[in-house]
Amino acid sequence: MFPDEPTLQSECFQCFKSSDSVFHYLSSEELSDLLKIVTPKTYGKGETLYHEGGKITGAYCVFSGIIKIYKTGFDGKEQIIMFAKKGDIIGYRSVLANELACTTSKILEESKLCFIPASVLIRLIKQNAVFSLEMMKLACKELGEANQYITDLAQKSVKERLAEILLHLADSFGLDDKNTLKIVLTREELSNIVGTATESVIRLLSEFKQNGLIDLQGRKILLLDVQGLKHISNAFS
Amino acid sequence: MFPDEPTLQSECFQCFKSSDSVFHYLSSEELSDLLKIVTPKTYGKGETLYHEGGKITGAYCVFSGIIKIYKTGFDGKEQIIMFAKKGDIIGYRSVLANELACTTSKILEESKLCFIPASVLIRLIKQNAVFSLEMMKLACKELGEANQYITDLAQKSVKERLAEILLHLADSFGLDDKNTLKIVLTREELSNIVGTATESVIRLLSEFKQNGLIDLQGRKILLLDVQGLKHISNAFS
DNA sequence: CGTGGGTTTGAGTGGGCTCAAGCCCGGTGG
DNA sequence: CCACCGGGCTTGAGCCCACTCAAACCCACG
Repeated sequence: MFPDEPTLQSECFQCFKSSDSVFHYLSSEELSDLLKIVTPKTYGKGETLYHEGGKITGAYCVFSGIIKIYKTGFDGKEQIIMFAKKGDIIGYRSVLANELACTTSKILEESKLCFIPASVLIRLIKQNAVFSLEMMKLACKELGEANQYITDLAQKSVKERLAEILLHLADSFGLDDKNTLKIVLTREELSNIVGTATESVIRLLSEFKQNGLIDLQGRKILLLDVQGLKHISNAFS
Repeated sequence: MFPDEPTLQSECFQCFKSSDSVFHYLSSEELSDLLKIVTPKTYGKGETLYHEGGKITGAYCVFSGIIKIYKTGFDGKEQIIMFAKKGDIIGYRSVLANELACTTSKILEESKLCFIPASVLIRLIKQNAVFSLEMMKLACKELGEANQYITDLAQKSVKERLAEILLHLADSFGLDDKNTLKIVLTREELSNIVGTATESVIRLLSEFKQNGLIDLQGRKILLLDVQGLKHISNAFS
């Protein structure tokens, strides 16, 4: 009758139990309660989960795919705040701060997500101190990263920041066997992370290529000289 | 024998009970336990509470004064992340993320602070769900502000940011009866918030003065035209 | 008075932005 | 099958905001 239901359930279980999810700190009882509530749903590229300034009714747990989280500036330009991937939980900030969404989140690569209603998330935090501390750790780590990026934006040149972002993307999403960044972005998206104009990204990428630091194949970026990039990212011009 | 001890205790009580402190969410039992542990201490201008990269053994609750929280960039330039004042709690980020301090905190105006050991803070979070949620709210709000500032740094001009910062400082620290900013900063400190060179701040401040937006009396800044500043801060150069 | 930290002002430079044109490439319709 | 179209990418030219460097000033303090 429901041949795929068991599969879905086990998929969720996999997701929550995975060691890179905060939810693996839940008790097995809490976990099975949670499994009764949530259903994974697949979202296609370009779909929007929630809009900046909108009310937010819960958080999303990412089982697969990539989601782009960004703010829209005064002139309409996107500023990408982060990308979410497997194991991440998004939207929790607005739920816990009890504020409107401060970002928009859009699917970059087809994603499988579980929606977790705000009330459920808050109940879990209230009743499970370990889980609560882990959620707090998550928020605090994100805050530390944000502070770092504020400093970088204020003090580093565009070139330094671009090199840094490439390394950061390699860290988060990994490289394939040919050292190609697994996340694929348009030049404009790159510029919206770095906080610069699209043309500047293009010029700097080809400069990096000239200098043998990277190679470019369409949107694919190969990191050839990680040390060199590191050197550029920390330092002078 | 100890004529000032009761005073200190009641001072702490005042501090924790104050509605702008997270600690007023504690039960009276928890509160009295906490009062037994902590002692307020006065720090003079220029003293450092903790250093970026150092181990952090607890958080500080601010009873009075102003503390400057900053990161040090690659070339030694400060980037001011925030100022803490009465009711704020600082250092909790590193405690809860279980990381080394990501900022340095230095006293800007003589301050009275209570040190709260990490273990105590974590115990309170574990045992009091309401307090825990409030701490989480704090972190999440800070995160939202950080995201906003990332966007501003990436997209706004120095002039827009300076106007914004002046308004923000007025919001946080208030104005006296003559519309003078209650927080007093050097030009260099202002530049280390805005993320620019000291000379740029100086030039823009005198431009603002020319245009009747502000007045300057040494380090004192009078806000004459808040609407005008708002207009500048959101928009085009 | 001299010394030093902070402030101010000027001059010059360049990083990075804007504007504009052309290219590439995949998709769509005649 | 080709022509056309549109979105993204690339490159060039020019300009301006904001940085750097340097000199002078102010003033509190010893």
